[in-house]
Amino acid sequence: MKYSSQTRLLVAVDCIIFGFDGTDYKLLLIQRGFAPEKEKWSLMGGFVQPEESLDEAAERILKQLTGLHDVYMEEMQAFSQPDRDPIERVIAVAYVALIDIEKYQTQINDDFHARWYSIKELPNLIFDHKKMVEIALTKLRYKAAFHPILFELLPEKFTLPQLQAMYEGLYDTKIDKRNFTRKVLSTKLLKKENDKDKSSSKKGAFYYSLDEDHYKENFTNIHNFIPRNEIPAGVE
Amino acid sequence: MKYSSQTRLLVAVDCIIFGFDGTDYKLLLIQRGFAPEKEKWSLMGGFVQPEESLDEAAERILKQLTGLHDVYMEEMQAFSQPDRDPIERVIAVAYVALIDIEKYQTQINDDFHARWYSIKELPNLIFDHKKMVEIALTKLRYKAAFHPILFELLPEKFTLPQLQAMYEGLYDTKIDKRNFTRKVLSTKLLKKENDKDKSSSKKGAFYYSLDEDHYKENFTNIHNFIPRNEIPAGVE
DNA sequence: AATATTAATTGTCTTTTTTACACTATTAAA
DNA sequence: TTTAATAGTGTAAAAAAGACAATTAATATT
Repeated sequence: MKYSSQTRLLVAVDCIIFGFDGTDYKLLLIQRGFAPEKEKWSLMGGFVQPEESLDEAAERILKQLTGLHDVYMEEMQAFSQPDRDPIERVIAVAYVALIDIEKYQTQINDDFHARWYSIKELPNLIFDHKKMVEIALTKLRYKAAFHPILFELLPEKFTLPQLQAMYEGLYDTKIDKRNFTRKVLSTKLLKKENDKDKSSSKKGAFYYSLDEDHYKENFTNIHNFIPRNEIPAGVE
Repeated sequence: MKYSSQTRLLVAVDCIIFGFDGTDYKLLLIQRGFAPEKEKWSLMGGFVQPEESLDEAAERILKQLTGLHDVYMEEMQAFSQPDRDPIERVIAVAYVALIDIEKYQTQINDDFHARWYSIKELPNLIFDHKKMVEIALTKLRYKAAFHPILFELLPEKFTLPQLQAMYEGLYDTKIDKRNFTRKVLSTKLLKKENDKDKSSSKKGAFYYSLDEDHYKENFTNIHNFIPRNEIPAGVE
């Protein structure tokens, strides 16, 4: 017994993979090796297979490109304009992933001609991928204002100046150091380490790391990482 | 030229339609007239047609059931476990709609044996529809804490006590009248009308209505409708 | 050895926002 | 006119957020 009278459609997953290099937000793009739009830049995507869920498809695709699993990733939105792919109708479900750029394993992705692009200097992207990225950034700004997700972009140990630069980069604003530090430490999400990062100053900045237990318990709580007047309008 | 080697899948849209009757939150459900699960209760759904987007499919389906269009509705999440429908694999994209229960046009839906159920007394639902509703409620609680979406559940003119009851119902809590009134009026989203609703008290409560211009402009802004300690954890 | 340089670290006061809390006003019904 | 039932309103205390700049630590330079 089947729903025999109904039309079946191609369903794909596209991964919007963000990284942060200490200064800029980056997007991991691939150069398509196949038509249509061969050699144009694109998000990494793939068709959903008969026996896998969308989440599984997204994980498979992220693994293919980056070698990484257990990465922060969530469903963002479906893109379903019938003509969005000129070859044939494909419904794409966009996923957003945040990864520590240093964990990215370049050897695995060589097949895909992948490259990190600064989000300020994106190349032209195929289909509606530009729109996907814009929406992803808007949603990221919104969510990161209240939830500690940006930590996923940093290595295990990071300094407060690095953390602040990451927030300042996303919202393109300057935040007062003292107020920022107070807010962040008041969340109790961070543990101070004993060593310092001396790569960017003579004095050196103490490393911090996530207090994993506290982090998981409080992840869904509402925090307030950026000043009120920088909080972006929501999406939709 | 087609993506000929790929498997195509059925894609459906399911509508989670919320209403509020002054006391309780309601969900509009239909009694399925066809197998599988004939006569069981279900969300209203339908397959995505070849020439329509998911948004269009959701609107079509909502219109079929309720006679309403131009309704607040947004994509929530995809449900894609391969075995979620026992007949055949179907990827469902869940949409959440908020409607003024009084606008619901009963004559149109008679085909579907539709009924409003209090969310406190839901019947068993088919497939994973129960899960969809739970997630929808969690997300609604989260979003409504910061954005003025619940107004979509009320008629054009409503009173402050009605409004407060609606918030108290969603978060299952009591809110101080004075603080609630101050917060709500400080958003500038409301216009005070000159007449009163006397149906629930002798004194009567003044009607208010949305200041449409202000509402649209400020819709995506962050507001704060409920006390801090009632703000729910986010979803995910 | 002293000094210069560079970025990290730290505290206080003011303003704004939120919360806690209880009496008066209005009108229909008895 | 009394009663009953819900609507409407203000203030003070607490908490959170914002504005603001001097000191510290370590290295590099002279």
